[in-house]
Parts: sequence; structure tokens; C-alpha cells
Amino acid sequence: MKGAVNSTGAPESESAETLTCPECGSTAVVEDTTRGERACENCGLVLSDHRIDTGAEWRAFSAEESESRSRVGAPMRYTVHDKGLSTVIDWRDRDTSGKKLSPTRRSQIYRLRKWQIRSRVHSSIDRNLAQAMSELERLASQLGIPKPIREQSALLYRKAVQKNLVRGRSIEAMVAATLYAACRIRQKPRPLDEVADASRIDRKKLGQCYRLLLRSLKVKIPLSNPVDYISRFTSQLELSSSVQLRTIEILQRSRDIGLTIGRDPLGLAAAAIYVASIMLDERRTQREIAEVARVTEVTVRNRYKEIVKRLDINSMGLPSSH
DNA sequence: AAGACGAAAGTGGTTGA
DNA sequence: TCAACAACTTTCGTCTT
Repeated sequence: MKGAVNSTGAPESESAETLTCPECGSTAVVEDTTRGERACENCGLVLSDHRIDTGAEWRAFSAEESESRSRVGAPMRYTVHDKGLSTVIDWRDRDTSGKKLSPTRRSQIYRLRKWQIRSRVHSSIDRNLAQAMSELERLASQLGIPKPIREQSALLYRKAVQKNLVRGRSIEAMVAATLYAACRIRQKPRPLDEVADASRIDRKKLGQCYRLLLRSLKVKIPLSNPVDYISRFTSQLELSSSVQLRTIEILQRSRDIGLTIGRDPLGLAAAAIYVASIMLDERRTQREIAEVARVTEVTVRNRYKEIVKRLDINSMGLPSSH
């Protein structure tokens, strides 16, 4: 049994391994996620082009993603909007000393200028991303979200931008939605309300953005598992690890008899903790538990009654060791 | 007095015609 | 697009510890 239950979102240890470019020795090796390749920013050498099928099932993609990304050094590039490559091309057909350019040179410059203009299309996207990334940092650190999940969120946000989902919506809302989604994907879900509170977005807008995200990116995120909430909640309530284990046990048995279908995972988590806390004589009030789980006492009550009834637990807390 | 209980009406989201 | 529906919330009066 591992003692590390990782309660209050303590950052997971990451192996930061810096890659150096074999061509020029630069450490500016960067991932291009849209292509799934790793390239040196200095000389442009592509180090690896292990194919990542962006069209494929999304979760496989993200797993691969996190694998490879964790090996790249500190400056994570999803959070960087401008790679410092912008150059300004003057409109005049003169070189630096003021001489007229030769016709070949001129057409060359013309082509460059064309790209310059094209790249300007991206600049509004860049501004959007810059703002979004700083908001993401703020939100994530307030919620104590570990880096890998932030990166996942940033990736989702980039996809959302590509699909034009942010137009007409607030950046903040979409950022919050991607963060919420990322947490769920990584099996470390946070209550929607918690995310909403930390951002300046109301719950309703956040929910709408989240659903839009799911639909548009064709991402299937399964219903969150109540068990994933337990370590956070129990530590917030300062409950012992035996309560934690008992809670998980209760949840598993509840699921086995189909008690959990159609029920809010948060309510289930709360109720299971309530029952376990009574059983092991570390009682917490319904109100306390409801508060951390962000549901109402009524919901805790309803779930808890079902659990006690269907799992045949005598309410005066015998450790019914089945 | 605080906690638990349960009824009743309201809310937002899903589903199916 | 609309209505029916299930789960959850809000509110509040009552019972229990």
C-alpha cells in the first residue's frame, strides 16, 4: 500500500530532462503537437517524427502526449504564444543601404512579405492565446492543479481556438472549461462549482462551455468516478486513511448493485464518506461533508439512506466486514 | 442549540416525439 | 422545438441528540 495518497493537489514529481539538438547543440528543442514531432528551434532539425494521429481516439493521443512531453525541459511550449520568430519586412523595395533591389531579389521579398501578411492572421490568435495562458496559470495555481494537467488543459484550449469555439465567448470561460475537462481526463476531477468559484465565471456558463467543448472536439469523457474525489475530500475533512479506504469500499459495493447509475458522483462520494465516518467513529456532519463536496445536505441524506438500506448497513456503525 | 429529517416547489439538463 | 422527466437544490417546519 502506498502511503502517498496525494491529497491537496500536491504537484506530482516530474522528471525534467532537457533535450539537446545533435545538430547545433542548442537546448531549444520544442514540441510541435499539431504534427507530433520534436524539432530544434535553433536550426530547425526535426528530431523525431513519431506519428501521432491527431484524428484518432483522443485519449490515446493524450497519453502519448504526456509521455513524450514530460521529457522536454522546463519551458513548456503550450504556454508560449510567440516563439520570438516574428520579423518585420519593410514595404519599400530597398535594401538596408537604400539601394534598389534586383528583380529576383524583389520577387523574393515579395514572397516573404506575403507570408508576413499571412502570419498576421495568426497574431490575433496569438494574442488570444497569450491572454488565455496567463489566465490558465492563474486559475490552475489557485486550484493547485499540477503541471501535467495544466498542459493538457492548454492543449485542449489550443484545439478549441482552432475550432473557433472561443469567438463570442469569454476566454476565461473557455479556459476554465478546458481546465475542468483536463482534470476529469486525468482522473483527478474537481467539482464544477469549485472551478467556477476560482474563475470569475458562473457555473452555468462554465457548464455550457464544457459541453460545447465535448461536442465540438468530439471528445468522450466518461462520467467521473466518485472514488476520484475521495482522497481530496477526506483530507479536507481531516479524516483518517481508514475512513478513506472504507469509503472506497462502500462506493465499490454501491456500484456493484447498481446504486450509482444516474446519480451525481459528488453526492455519492459525499454520502459514502458520511457513512464511513460514522462507521469508524470519526463522524462529520452532513453539512460539513456537503460543503466540501459541493452538494446539498439533502442530497447527502438521500444517497446515504439508499446506501444504508441497500447495502444492509446497520446505522449504528458495525464495521460490517463483508 | 445544533444536527438530522423529510415534504414540497423550483431549476437546468436530457430525451424523445 | 417542445414537453415530459429524473436528479438535484432550496426552503422550511419538525423531530432528535
